[in-house]
Amino acid sequence: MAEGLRERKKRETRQRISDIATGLFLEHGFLTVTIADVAEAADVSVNTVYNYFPAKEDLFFDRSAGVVEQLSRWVRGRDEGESAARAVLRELRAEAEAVSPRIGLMQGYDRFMRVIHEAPPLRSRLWSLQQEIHDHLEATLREETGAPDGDPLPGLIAGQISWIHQTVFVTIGREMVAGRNPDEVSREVLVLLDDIEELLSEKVLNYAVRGAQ
Amino acid sequence: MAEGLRERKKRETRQRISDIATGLFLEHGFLTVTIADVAEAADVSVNTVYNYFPAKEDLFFDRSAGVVEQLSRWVRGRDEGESAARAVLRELRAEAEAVSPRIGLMQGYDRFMRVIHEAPPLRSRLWSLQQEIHDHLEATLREETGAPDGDPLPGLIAGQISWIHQTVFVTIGREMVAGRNPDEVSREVLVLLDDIEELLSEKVLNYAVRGAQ
DNA sequence: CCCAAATTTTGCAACGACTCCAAGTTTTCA
DNA sequence: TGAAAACTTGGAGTCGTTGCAAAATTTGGG
Repeated sequence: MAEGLRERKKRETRQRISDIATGLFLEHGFLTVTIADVAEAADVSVNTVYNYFPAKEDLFFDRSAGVVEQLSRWVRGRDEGESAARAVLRELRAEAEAVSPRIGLMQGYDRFMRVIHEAPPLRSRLWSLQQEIHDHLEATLREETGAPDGDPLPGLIAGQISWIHQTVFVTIGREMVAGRNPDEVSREVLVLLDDIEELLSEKVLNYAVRGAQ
Repeated sequence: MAEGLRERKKRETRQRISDIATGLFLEHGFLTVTIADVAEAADVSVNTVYNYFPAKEDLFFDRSAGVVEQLSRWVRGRDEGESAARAVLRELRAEAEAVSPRIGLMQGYDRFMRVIHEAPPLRSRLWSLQQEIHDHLEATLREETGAPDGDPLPGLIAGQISWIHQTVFVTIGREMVAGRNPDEVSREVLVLLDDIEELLSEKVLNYAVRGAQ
């Protein structure tokens, strides 16, 4: 059962369009490649591309599913006695130590970042993504702490934690574009995380401790 | 002598286009008003509009000159013995207490914010502005502290200070859109600034103290 | 006052993202 | 097998934006 022919074809077509588009973008840049180019290369009509992807940017960011909920997941998964911020720091350190491609520590990520850098619509999309991450995290913190409705703290803490996340990603992007290799950047990010932790107040580092209260 | 006929006309034309555009946007929304509408209302050709404004968003944000350097100015103007962050907090408190239109504490600001809220290109522009503010501030902090090139601290502190600024503006925007009046929001912002200050570490609050070292 | 140079305004054509709609084509399922 | 449902396509159109060459306007000098 599971899926019929129609659904499989849809999935395959969508994937093919996305793959081909990403390839073209990485090779020639986001702005120079037109939707018509993508459609032709994928052997579908322009309208079919729009059928699967609401906007050109979605062709590029198709792979970034689940990234919006990432911070919230980390916070929800914090250990007993661990705060929200410390959980995020721990997870980021783990990703950095593992030289994880999930945070961009991989060969070729510089190409990816360069494409984004020179295309304003893609940068916009990233900002929009960060906004979503922040809002999602704020909602999660509200749930986890049961803070009353007018309480500004969940929003402020979400701001601080999003800032950590954002700073790490911007740094990785910058260093990878600068031509450093993943292992170097990994070590650098670990140092950065220490610097960041030292800059945070105890109030931030001890917010939403699991088991407290 | 100053300016001839030509220069005056240019200034006037530019201003007229900007005013008319802003009026139309406030009344009908950014997306529904076309450049052609603006051109017609201002009695010039579409090309003339593009002659003065590189993009449609520039018609809306024309009034926001000097906003990019604002934080840097505040930091450069900090008192003897005062840190960068404390100077910004002080200036923001002063603006809030004065119920200053410069931070949106005025009748009609809700209309303005609503137009931005429902137009993705305008929100993008705001993010782009924030980025500029951050980068400008980071450069200023580097200059003011004489930090060595590889030092990540100016960037991190700039991130924290930009976050303060951003949080205050987002809050004002949200509350004004919610229909609160400027005086109410003013008081609320003063409370918010206290909350924010309590969340910042001593390291942030004591960075770039004038006169120290 | 008049003319040539510099500058601004304008019209026109074109490109690309995106939308809407109606007419095919394919897949499903009874 | 045959009609309904879902997907694809072509075509026309809107809007932001750019490029170019032809007016129209302003300036400065004679």
